[in-house]
Amino acid sequence: MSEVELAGPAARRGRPPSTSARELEVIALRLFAEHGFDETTVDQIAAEAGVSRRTFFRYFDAKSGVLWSEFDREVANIRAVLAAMPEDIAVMEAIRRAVLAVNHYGADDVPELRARMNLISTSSELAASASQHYDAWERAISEFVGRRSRQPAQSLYPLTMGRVTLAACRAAYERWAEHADADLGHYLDAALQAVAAGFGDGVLRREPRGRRR
Amino acid sequence: MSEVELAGPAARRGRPPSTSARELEVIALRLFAEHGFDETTVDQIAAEAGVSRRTFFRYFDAKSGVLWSEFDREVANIRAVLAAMPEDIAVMEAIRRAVLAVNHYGADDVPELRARMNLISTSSELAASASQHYDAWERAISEFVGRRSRQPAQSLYPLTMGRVTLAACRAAYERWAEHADADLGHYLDAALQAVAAGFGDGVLRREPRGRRR
DNA sequence: CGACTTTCGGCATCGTGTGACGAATATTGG
DNA sequence: CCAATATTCGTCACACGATGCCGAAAGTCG
Repeated sequence: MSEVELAGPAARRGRPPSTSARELEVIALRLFAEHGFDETTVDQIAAEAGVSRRTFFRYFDAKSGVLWSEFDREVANIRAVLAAMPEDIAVMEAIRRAVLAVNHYGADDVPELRARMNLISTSSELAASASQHYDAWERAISEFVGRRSRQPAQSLYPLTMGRVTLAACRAAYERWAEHADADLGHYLDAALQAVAAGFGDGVLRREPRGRRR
Repeated sequence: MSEVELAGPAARRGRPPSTSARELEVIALRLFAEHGFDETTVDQIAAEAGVSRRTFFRYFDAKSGVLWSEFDREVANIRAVLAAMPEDIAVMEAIRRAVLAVNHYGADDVPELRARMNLISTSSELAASASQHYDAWERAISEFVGRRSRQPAQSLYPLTMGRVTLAACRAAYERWAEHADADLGHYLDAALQAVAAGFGDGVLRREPRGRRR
């Protein structure tokens, strides 16, 4: 899961890797941006990295997997933040804080993140692969809610909260990705506040106004 | 979209179809239940129906599409119900009523519906294909909310409400599919009420109690 | 009958994803 | 220096989904 590359040479045995997941990720993202996701074949990505197609599938389980590695790390972070959340904070508020805490990207990461998000809506195969990774996100929330409310995570309300909070965050992500008129955290906060307010009429009036980022 | 089969013979010209979407649907559902989704090939389905694989793909655009035709019809119904909803009913309440109105299945349809739902969670490819059909559901809600709140359907709140209400309904469906201890409408109502209440602590206490159906 | 219309089958093709097996390239120990 | 071992890589083979093309099948209409 972590697989951190330490500074030391470490001198592992065996043939050294001729590429890395990160390199494949960068190459793939560039090719997807240039020619589109469906029009880019795995062979092309592998060729640019100087490896065979078979090697690509040793680094990622699917062509689409190349876009989700960072998302998966983010889910692990949310789990950790939720686990360390004080007990006296209400469930919905705890989720809101955890999501906002995790989504603090540096300015350098923003273009790549936006490129990823924009791609998802372009290809149906990509939108399809998303659900697999979203499941982990939802389960992180469901299990937290289950712990707090002392019921199984598969019960209706924990399950619903997991699904619903992810849905709200996805809406915020999408809205942010297609026009960058405000900070991502701003949209996430607005969407989650709307959920917490039960979509009352006071919330629905208008788009949240964002100071430019 | 509709393609209603009228009672009259109508005597259309050309070669008569040697099968129907419904027949393929029934055969596929049976094979999926017997051997699993991934283990069943399109060739097997086509062979049982006495047609070629090529013909199957003329009736459905994908192997998974065979499971979603009824869902797609349901989306059309929700659209119609929402369009006919009186203006003086609040947005969230209107959505709740529309969802409950559409989900009145006859007792005969229940086993097939449950079989479909259970299949979705078994195959990752199926869960993947779902997002494509869910999009139409979400858009039906988003556009309704957009009309009511006089803003584009792509704005944050209409988008969020579409995603969130679908998420709640999916949780209810899933909960219902895996143990049939209550009416489906009962779960849908409970999940949507929880959303409308903003997941307040009063809602979260316990599972909704269902009279046996 | 012949013209027309619609569905179907077979074929060929492309791309994803997976398994098997040996070759390549490194470290470790004799 | 050489063998043993470990790890990654490449090639081949294969199954399956999905799509385009074209001609054959099987009806109706005039």
